[in-house]
Amino acid sequence: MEPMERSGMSATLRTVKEALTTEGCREGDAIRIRGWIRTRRDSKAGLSFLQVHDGSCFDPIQVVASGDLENYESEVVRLGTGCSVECEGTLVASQGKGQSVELQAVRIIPVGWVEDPDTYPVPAKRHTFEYLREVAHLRVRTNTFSAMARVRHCLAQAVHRYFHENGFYWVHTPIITGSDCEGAGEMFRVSTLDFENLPRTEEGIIDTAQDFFGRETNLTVSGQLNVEAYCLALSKVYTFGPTFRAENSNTSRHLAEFWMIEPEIAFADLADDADLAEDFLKSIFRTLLDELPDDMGFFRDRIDKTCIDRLEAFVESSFERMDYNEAIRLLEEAVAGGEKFDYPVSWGVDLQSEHERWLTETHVGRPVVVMNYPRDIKAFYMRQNDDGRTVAAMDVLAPGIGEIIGGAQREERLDVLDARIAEMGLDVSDYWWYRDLRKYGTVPHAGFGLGFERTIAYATGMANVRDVIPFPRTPRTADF
RNA sequence: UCCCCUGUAGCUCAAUUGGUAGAGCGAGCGGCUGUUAACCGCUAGGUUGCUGGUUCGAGUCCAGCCGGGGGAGCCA
Repeated sequence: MEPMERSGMSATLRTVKEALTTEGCREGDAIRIRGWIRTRRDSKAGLSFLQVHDGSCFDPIQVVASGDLENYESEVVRLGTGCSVECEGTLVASQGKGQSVELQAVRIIPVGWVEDPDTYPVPAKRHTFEYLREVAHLRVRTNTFSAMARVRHCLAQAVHRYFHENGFYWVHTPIITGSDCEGAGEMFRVSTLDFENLPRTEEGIIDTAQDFFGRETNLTVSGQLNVEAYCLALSKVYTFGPTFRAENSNTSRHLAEFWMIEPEIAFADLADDADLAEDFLKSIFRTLLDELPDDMGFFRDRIDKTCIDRLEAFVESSFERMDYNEAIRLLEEAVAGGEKFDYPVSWGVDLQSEHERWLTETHVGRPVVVMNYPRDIKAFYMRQNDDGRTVAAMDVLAPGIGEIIGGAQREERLDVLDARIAEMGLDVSDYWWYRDLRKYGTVPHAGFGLGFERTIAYATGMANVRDVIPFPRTPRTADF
């Protein structure tokens, strides 16, 4: 990185992280750092302390500004929370408590002022997450949101690294999709038609043939169907990208725009799928614990004191496997034994959140993979089991969150798939290319979906997925 | 979409049966201090979400609308 022309500083540029770690710097080094001021504390006896952060690590660096600095009275004492600065000096052992080293500055150059500190939206005080969502462009300057950004990055890198090291290819499935192949969930229309003057057919309906793609198009609700095509040539693949649902869901676990991870493996059955899910989740959480102890320590201290213990237990545990039949039997026994649920339990119903939590938290005490669900409550593409009433679907349930992964072995037999499409009232012609995959060299294959924001929320203890994505999109909210 | 809660200073919240709108934090200024959730003093800061209604009088009661939160459903 080139030194900024205006600074005229010549000392080696370091990140705050490098300055604070022995791998990066040693005491006595002449260095230069750049960043934003979190707080300034003055000693009128003749020096000031600036806490400067640059995003490279959780801790800020303390910059000691002596009154001897030529711009001390004119500029340094006017620097406050939010100002950007470039500082040059010597790395020294700290005389105070709270940090081992600090930067004894010989030059401090203000780069960007906060013109009116009274209006700065994120002064150094406590804020509610609800308020900070209204200033999402500045909330990343807080401890919580800068830590969140690093955790998010770390987990994203861990996802890619896990798959890459295990022979998976990252497949960029389309964001814009034809409407009729995806089925699940309300979708966002993609169109360049003039809303003020919509073209209509002779029958009076909107003429989508005149739209940009010559047909109705939407934003994707899942890359699964597309990634299956690549799976049946590359063997091990995954998607990791934005996903869109136009559902009017107003909860702490839903976003209109979120990121989803969907691996797909060929020559694999449901048991292979469950094994992959277990290995994958443990791997990315292990990486997070290893690589970001400071940020995770913050989440433990200020957000959720159990988050690290929970992840440690998660990565050390072995997942229980259990058939849906068995899960229902256990739940019915629990009810007979006096356990109270809001929703009744019987074979054929989908498990409610309270049922999932009981299984994984109370009964097993570890993550649980529930497998082979009734066919009537699952999607058309899931593989029919020989019993004629279940499909090879699975959910991974984890203590503290419930369902974290949903997956299935896919129906690879064309005749069975066609029968299912017909049974569910879907138009078989919409699935022509998906059916081709079964006509030409079909193989058993399986995959699962993982919501990235829910994963981050689980890892950090953050209660709302709106606070683990930089600029959340929810019903009636698309600011920034 | 349904149920519940909620909207007062930049932020977090008070304000008795309807009777002159307050505090803490933050900000500015001053004091003090190798400080670090600093501390002490002073100052500024309000059409109580919007519209209408009841009343001598509404932050308070009523209706509608808008925004926020929690839960449910849907799901990831």
